[in-house]
Amino acid sequence: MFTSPRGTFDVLPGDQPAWRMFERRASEVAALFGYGRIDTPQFEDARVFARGIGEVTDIVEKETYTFEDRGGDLLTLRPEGTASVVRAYIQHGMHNLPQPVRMFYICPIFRYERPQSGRYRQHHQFGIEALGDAGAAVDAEVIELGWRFLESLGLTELSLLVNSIGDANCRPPYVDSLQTHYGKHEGTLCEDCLRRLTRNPLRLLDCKQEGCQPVVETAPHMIDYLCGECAAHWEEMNGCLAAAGLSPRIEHTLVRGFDYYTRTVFEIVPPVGGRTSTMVGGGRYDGLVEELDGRPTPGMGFGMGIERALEAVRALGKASDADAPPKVVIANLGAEAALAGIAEASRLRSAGIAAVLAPAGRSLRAQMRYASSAGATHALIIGENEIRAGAYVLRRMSDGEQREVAAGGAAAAVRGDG
RNA sequence: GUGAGUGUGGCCAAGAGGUUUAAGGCGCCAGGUUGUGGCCCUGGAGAUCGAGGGUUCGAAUCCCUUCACUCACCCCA
Repeated sequence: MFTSPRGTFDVLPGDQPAWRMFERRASEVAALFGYGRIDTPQFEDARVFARGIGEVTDIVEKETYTFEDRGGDLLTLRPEGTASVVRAYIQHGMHNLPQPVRMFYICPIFRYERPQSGRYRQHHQFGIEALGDAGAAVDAEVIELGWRFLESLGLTELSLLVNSIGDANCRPPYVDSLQTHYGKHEGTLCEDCLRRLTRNPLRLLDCKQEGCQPVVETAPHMIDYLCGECAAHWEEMNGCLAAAGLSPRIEHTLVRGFDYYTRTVFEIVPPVGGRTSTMVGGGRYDGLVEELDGRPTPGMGFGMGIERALEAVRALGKASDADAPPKVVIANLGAEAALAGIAEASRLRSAGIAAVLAPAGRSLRAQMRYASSAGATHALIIGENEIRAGAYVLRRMSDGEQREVAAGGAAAAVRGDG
């Protein structure tokens, strides 16, 4: 038997309401903040991600779906959202639009990893990007949008973590002192940290090995090393967050997996699971546009894992959802009635009411059972008697109340029930 | 890539070498007096017990291999 590829899943009809709710809310909140939707292709020239995310990151090195197409072009399935949006910004000359350009996206993301809970090979993200404004207010705006959106989903037991990782001026000196600090404790470090020490020093900070924790705790803090401009930006950003009514926790060990981040980085994490189940992650990326051959343009954004957010919503047990919309199941007995049923179904649908024919050839009892389990609000019964009389029986499922309706009269009667 | 656990009808799941022609529940289909649902009752369909090989008179049950899934690490949403 064929099954969905490893790490992927089907969103079945029964799951759709939650997904549609998410999309609708995300679009609404984005619109409230002035963000317009953008859709980009599922794959890009492999170099878009290699240069954007960084050649030596895990994501590019071992987690991308990269393939050569029949024309010999090297393509990569989108492993994150930002690089594609930046590519589109450059390609379409969006620097000629009023800055910043505010955009959001909802799309699948592909990463070749071993799946586990909350981690898939194809997952989906809601993300936003604000391009062309270096001001700290934009940082706070992006963070607030993410927070408000989760709030609107009922997810209030979350933590907002922020940090600054400086820029090309102040990060190198910090990395130096970090390496010096770790160098003193080389004997107690785990294998991974020994590797990170030279390869990806910032990553040392989020090692989870117990033995490394004392070293992490005594490590220098990036925000103490910020250059004048970065420090000012950091201060201003925190002021803006406070003005927005948010109370972030400064997390000195917060770094991110993409090379393109500068200054502000942030995550929104659930109360349990912590940073291994990050729901939202993002930050500022003032060098990315240039990296992709655009003119120097600052940017700020985040990506939100839809599966993780929906899982958290599900865990809340808030079934929600308003009254079911009207739905008429048409029970029909006999060939003539079946044809009349088709005509009635068409009229109902034209009137904007869902109409489904019960399986023909079954007993009325079976057809009514079907109506009930299919979630019908009404059953329209068409049998030989009704055909003769020229009037059908409309039954309200909630209380069994029945009345006669003329051909074509069902829609008005259903509407009348509210 | 590393480590651990689990694979029995669509779903949940008994069984642990021989009354198994593999329980039970959910779901599905049918019927419960002549054309009416949700509860209840009865019946029915549906499984080469993940796959391949081996041990044995005999394997869902033991051994090997393999695949898949789950969880954790790495990393990330």
